[in-house]
Amino acid sequence: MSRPNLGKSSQDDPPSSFPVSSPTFWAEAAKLDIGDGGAGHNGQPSAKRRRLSPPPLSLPRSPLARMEQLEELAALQGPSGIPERERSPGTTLSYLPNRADPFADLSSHSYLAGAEYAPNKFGDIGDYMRKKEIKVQTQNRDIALADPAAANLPQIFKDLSFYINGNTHPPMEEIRKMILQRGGEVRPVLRSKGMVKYIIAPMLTQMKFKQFVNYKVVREGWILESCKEGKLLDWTRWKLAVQGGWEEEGRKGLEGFFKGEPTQRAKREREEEEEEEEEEEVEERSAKQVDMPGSTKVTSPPPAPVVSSSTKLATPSKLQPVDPFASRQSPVKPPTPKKETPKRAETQWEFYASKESNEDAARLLKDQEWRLKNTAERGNEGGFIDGYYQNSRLHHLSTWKTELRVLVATAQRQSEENSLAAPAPTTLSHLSLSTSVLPTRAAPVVGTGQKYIFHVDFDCFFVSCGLATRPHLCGKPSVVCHSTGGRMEGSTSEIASASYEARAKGVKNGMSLGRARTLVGEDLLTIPYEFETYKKYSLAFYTVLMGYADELQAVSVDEALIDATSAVAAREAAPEEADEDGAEKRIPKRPRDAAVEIAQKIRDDIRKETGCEVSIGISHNVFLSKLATRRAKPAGVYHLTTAEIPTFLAPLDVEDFPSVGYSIKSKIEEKFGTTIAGELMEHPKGAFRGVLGPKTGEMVWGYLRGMDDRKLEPHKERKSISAEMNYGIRFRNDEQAEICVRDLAAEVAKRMKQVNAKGRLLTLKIMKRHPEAPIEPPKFLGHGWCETFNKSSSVGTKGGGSTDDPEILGVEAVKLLRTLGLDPVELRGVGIQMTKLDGEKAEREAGQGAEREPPPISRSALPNASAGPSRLAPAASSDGIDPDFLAALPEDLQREIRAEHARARAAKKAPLIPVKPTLAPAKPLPRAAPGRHSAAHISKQLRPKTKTQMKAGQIADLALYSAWNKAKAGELDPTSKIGLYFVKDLCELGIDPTVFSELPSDMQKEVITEERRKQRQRLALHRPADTSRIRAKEREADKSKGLGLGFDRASTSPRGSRAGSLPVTRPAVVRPESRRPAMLNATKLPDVLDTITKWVDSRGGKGPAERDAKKVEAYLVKLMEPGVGLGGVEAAIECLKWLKVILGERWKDEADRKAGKEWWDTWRRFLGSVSKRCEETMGAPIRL
DNA sequence: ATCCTCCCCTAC
DNA sequence: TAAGGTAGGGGAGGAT
Ligand SMILES: Nc1ccn([C@H]2C[C@H](O)[C@@H](COP(=O)(O)OP(=O)(O)OP(=O)(O)O)O2)c(=O)n1
Ligand SMILES: [Mg+2]
Repeated sequence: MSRPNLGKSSQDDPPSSFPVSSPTFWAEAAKLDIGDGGAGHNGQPSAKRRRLSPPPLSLPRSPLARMEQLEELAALQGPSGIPERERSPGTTLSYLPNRADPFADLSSHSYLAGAEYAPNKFGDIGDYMRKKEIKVQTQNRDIALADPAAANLPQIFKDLSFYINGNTHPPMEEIRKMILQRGGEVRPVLRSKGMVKYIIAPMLTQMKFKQFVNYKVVREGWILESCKEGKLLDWTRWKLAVQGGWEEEGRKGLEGFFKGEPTQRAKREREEEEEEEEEEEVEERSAKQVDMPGSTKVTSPPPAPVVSSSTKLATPSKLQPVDPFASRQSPVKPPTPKKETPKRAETQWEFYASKESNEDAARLLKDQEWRLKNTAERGNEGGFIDGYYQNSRLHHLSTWKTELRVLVATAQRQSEENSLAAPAPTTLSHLSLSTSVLPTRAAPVVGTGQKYIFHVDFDCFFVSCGLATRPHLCGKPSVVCHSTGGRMEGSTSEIASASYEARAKGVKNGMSLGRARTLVGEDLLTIPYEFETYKKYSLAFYTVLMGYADELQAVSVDEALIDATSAVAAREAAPEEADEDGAEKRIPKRPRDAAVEIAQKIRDDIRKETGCEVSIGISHNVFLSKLATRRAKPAGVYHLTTAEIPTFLAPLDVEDFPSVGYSIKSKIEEKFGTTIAGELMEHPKGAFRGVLGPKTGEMVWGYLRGMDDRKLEPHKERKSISAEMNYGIRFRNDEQAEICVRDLAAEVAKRMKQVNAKGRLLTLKIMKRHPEAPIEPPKFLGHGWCETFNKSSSVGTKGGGSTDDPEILGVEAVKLLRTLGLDPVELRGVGIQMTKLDGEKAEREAGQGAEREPPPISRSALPNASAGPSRLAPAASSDGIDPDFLAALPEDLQREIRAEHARARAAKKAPLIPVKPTLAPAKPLPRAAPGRHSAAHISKQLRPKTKTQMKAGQIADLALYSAWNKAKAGELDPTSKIGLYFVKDLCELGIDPTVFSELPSDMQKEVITEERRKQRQRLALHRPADTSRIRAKEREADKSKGLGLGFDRASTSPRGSRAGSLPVTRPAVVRPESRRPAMLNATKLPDVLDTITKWVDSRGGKGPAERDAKKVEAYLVKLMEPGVGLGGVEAAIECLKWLKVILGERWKDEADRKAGKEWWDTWRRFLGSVSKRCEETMGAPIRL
């Protein structure tokens, strides 16, 4: 109600006064889009939950598919199938050791990675018994089990009963499958009373030994080899011997396990019943041999296992002083070493035979040269660490997420500031509203009270980005990964993203390329990573979303949640555009769904900006929206309404729920006997809390009912900063390990400095090869099956202060490493995490002021605090960075950039671009008056830099983009060359060298040509050539194009469009109840320009109404306020330029008429006011 | 109860 | 050959 108003503008809103930027503009704009550009695609906005296309493939995860697979399996298994009671009928086939089974698992901290690490990408596996881990591959379980090819397998295990225990390799699930497929039976629980069966286990501890004494305990190798040979081999060759109490290795070995067991058991009488039931059932089976001597002393046929009964962390580095990289035999090596030819059902052999060390890797590792280049043995000396992170997709995903959260927070804050502290921008949009509403982010719903949460997610993001420049690959199965997999037979390169065509054949994100090849064949195409592209598209994506969001939460680089309640409400309030495309036979359509219409509009916008498809799930809370997205994919929208929630959820498996993974699913299954949502409804909340803990229990219970009260979370301060490397870690001695740890500490220190944080607690995380794991894991240079060790210690300055000193961190980390006393040869991963951060206020801001109000404060804290022009001189900042430019950036980035420069200076590198005054601006515009930093100059720094950026839409122009892309160029030596071009020249053309360097050479050439052309164009007094065309363009792009900051009009309109000569003539009726999304302020410029256009057009042949002119003038002047930041100046200039264009078009020869003169007078008045204000606040007049 | 420490788990 | 990172929620169990 009490929205701060601009100046004296009136509250009332006479019809004559142009309703500047009312929410209905959205509707208007939308109408245009649909009728105009939107005609291209078969956009049929209404009809909620209508997908544009039916699911092209049955997703393995869909309940339906699962059911079918189950049925197949049941048929396949025949009589020897799993006993009925083991799971309630129709549920998943998960085979997990029963929690009630005291011997279920013993592994302490083992970190198991499946064979090629693919079988279970180490994330699918989880802890089963409390802190223990039983890693089981479940990802492809259903599919694999349902494999019809298995029908022909020899039934070598017929009538035999097995129990699988511990962390087997391959995973329990794989072994189980092999047994089941060959007629055997696998028991989920070990019966204490005399059932005869074999126990398959990788190792035997003292404790286990006692319990297993009456069974035949055999290594996995027996099963593997028997399967391979197609006959039952003599089990004694794989008889398992006792290994000492390795359980002591972990922090909490068996103790915790055994201690907790009875309790758990007591809790669940029901389970006990089940067990007994099962016992009976099992009894009848083979009742024969029950020998299995007590003293199993490894009879081992194959190479006697080297099984070092490593009670502790033995330090056998001395044990093999010779060639640590010689491929040692695995403890139990199947006699048949060769083989790996994957075929059909046996495809799994590819990773079944994983007890063997990866000979390829082992061979390569013997080569000193090769090791230097491909492992971390020299730390970062050879650039390994840097190169690693540069190429790590997961590293990038993580980094981007953090960065995006900061950016979103900044945008939110600016939006609020604009709305409150600096009322101008919002005034423009709200003044005309008689009942203006404070843009509180709480977004009080006006209309129905219904909240609309949109979950927006790119379809196969990396692939989609890659296809942008490879249209010829569209429609084909393709994946993004490092390897081209050209000749390599079984590449272990991981697939980051698979196209939907590839998914149709079973390929999944995270799968190895080799495996994908077996699924798809030669047709599978690989696309290289393009990290810059992803970032760019992501920014375009976020920028579009901001235009619709009351709230925005960054989920990942390709995914976000928005509260679009206001946008939907506005749409509902302006339904008339339904008649746009008359051709549409939308007569019988259901009542239109404004949410879906908005979603389609968002999809259109994003498609325009990026050429990529996104899918959108809509519902009233986060949980449901995410689920809806799954239904929406690919390339669709799904609105999950309240009425259909029960139906929608009932058939789902809890594992389908976001934030419910393997571990939670397992606990639920164990407790309730099912994981199907519908079947779990009957259980009380308390039961869930009991099994899962209070929070998690409550959460799951709520999810089952579609309840989720989480809010879109704002960015919070970081609580930890870490870096780890669990790839390519192969040391030969302590020194190498220590160097690596030290360098990793430096990496962490660097990351801390980047955000100006310091920490007090350092935690070292080490992964060490599990004693039972092969020396070289199947995954090339991967970490394989490991145990992990954490150790932390306080660091910091004497007084207990926090630190970010690489030396201190390095020394401390190395100290911790030594404390652990691990064999360096066995290390497979290292990580360093800093917590107890202070960073924020304290010392951190010492030299640059507090964080609250970045722009003004940082400015005043700079050397030239006075408001004079000198402050804006290029070299004014000690950093060589224009203070205003800096000030306009998010504070974190300000810090980051400063830190970057400080670091670089310290390193005494070649002059950094930003440091060198002549090169300081990314775009040293020739026409910028030398010696004085005009606003125009500032603008230049924010100009688009490359053609490819333009491709992603003008979004690239946003200050935020520059910010995100930050000082990268600053690290380049201006005299260095990229391809055929000097970095310096690139900068003069406004091309970001970093981006440029990643382009293929032919595209580089193209970019250069284009930019040179544009530069010439700029030099030649720029004047809009074809304004009408441009205007049409602008309108077409509308808010989607959250930019418009570019000077170069021509470049603003990437593609042609019909001459949209007809501007919207009549401002839509203002509806008091509709609101404009609060966040729109962050990307308001296009709307403002649009508004201005409408303003002019709306007057018909008349001159401007003074009331409106005043509003606009005040708005423009307000934009110059320091608090608004650089974007304000930029925006004001754009507005003036735009108005000039409009007037030029409409009132060509000015004094043509009285009205024309009035308009031009008004324009000059605006210019004068703005320029004056600019001079006052920025120290220089503006130039157009 | 509530906090703290040390993990596990989840997601992309 | 390949680049299996990382932040943050929260549970378990001990200290207060
Ligand atoms: N194991 C994974 C999963 C994802 N990603 C990257 C590549 C993906 O393109 C991007 C987004 O992940 P999504 O889960 O959204 O998957 P996609 O976008 O590829 O497919 P879709 O969203 O259509 O299911 O993250 C990755 O590198 N490794
Ligand atoms: Mg996606």
